[in-house]
Amino acid sequence: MDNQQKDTEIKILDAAKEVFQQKGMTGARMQEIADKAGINKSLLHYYYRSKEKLFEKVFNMAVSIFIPKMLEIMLSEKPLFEKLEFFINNYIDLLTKHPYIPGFVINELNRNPQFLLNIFEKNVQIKEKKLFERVDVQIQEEVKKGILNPIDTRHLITNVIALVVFPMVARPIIQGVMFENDKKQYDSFLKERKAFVLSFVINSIKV
Amino acid sequence: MDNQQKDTEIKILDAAKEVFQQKGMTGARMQEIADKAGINKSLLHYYYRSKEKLFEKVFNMAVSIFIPKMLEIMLSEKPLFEKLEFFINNYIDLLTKHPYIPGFVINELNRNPQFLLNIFEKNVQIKEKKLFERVDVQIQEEVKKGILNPIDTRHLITNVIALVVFPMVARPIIQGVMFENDKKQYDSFLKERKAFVLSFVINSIKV
DNA sequence: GTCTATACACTGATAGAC
DNA sequence: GTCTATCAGTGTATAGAC
Repeated sequence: MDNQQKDTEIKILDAAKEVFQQKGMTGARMQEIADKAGINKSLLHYYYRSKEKLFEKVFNMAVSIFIPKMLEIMLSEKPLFEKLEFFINNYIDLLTKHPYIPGFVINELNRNPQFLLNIFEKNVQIKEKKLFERVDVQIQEEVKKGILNPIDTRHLITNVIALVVFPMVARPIIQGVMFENDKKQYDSFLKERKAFVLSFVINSIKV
Repeated sequence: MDNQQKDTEIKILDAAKEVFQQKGMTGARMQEIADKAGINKSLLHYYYRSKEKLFEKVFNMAVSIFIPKMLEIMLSEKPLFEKLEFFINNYIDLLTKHPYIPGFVINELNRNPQFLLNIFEKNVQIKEKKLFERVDVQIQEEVKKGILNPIDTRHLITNVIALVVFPMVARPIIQGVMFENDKKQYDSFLKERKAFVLSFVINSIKV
């Protein structure tokens, strides 16, 4: 693979990422991706045989941005409160850097619920089959030690992810209704959330 | 407008709702909507001049399902904790009855951020211009009275909505990863959340 | 109000020259 | 590896008969 080829491939993926994330699989047009990449439509089919294959590649790249960090945090040996702080800080940063991805993923989730699950299971479950169980054990131990109030692990995990991800997904409406559509204000709102969400969660579960 | 006409219109809207909510504006096909309604493609254009207009109608109907209840709750004179309980219970019920709508709305939000805002402002802001301010005043009063810890109203509202809505939007992945894709288990998980989310929020903000 | 037939544009994809 | 030309299929939308 020479440099020329690599350049073209990168240009294609960059363009495809942009168009797919903004318009979804069905809304995206191969012509627009080609234009944005500065190449011909046919070349897209030369590198990726079909729109579907190109989309899968982009979708995989998007999802895999978020998985390694999650694994690292969940599998670490820190106490729960530190894990929470790490997770919340890192994911709000990550989401700020890639704001389109959650909407992109949820969009696709509607169209094809099984697709993401396959990716997820390939990347996560195989590497660490008992990911959920490990977190559950840790939490229930900390409950026994009297650090935490009794709590259902599934609800807790759901809550933390919801608090972190939802404000990105629903940004247009929250920003519009509560911040008079002021982008800067909403950006600092998101920054504040690092501390706010952490204390919100900890307040709720600590003894 | 005779009964025949009304029947057809309802059949069209039902079919359109189903297809648009599942496939989004760009993924939906007029042919599929016509088939599902048991009519001809041309008749769709007779009732609604274009796909875009039909979509707007369906989208408006979807959003307006959630607005009256929200207004009723937020404008009532109950103390905050009761408002929270009402909101959480009613919205989890409403979302269970209309599970596709949040994903549908968020999907469209990505495609056209301004569209939902216009609907929202027409329905909400005009009826009650200072909706947010009223809730804010109530919360800050209860803080002064010593019922609540000091808290930012915007973060609190965002959190409550996130905790209620996100598990519906991300259902396929949460159900897949944490519930082995068991639909029934996830349904009871959602029911549990009424009590869980309420105490999670109140624990976090009460003095 | 409902149908058939059809216009017209555009889409993803391929063939073939260089 | 990259382009031009082109295809077959499908999309929305309209015209016109009944």
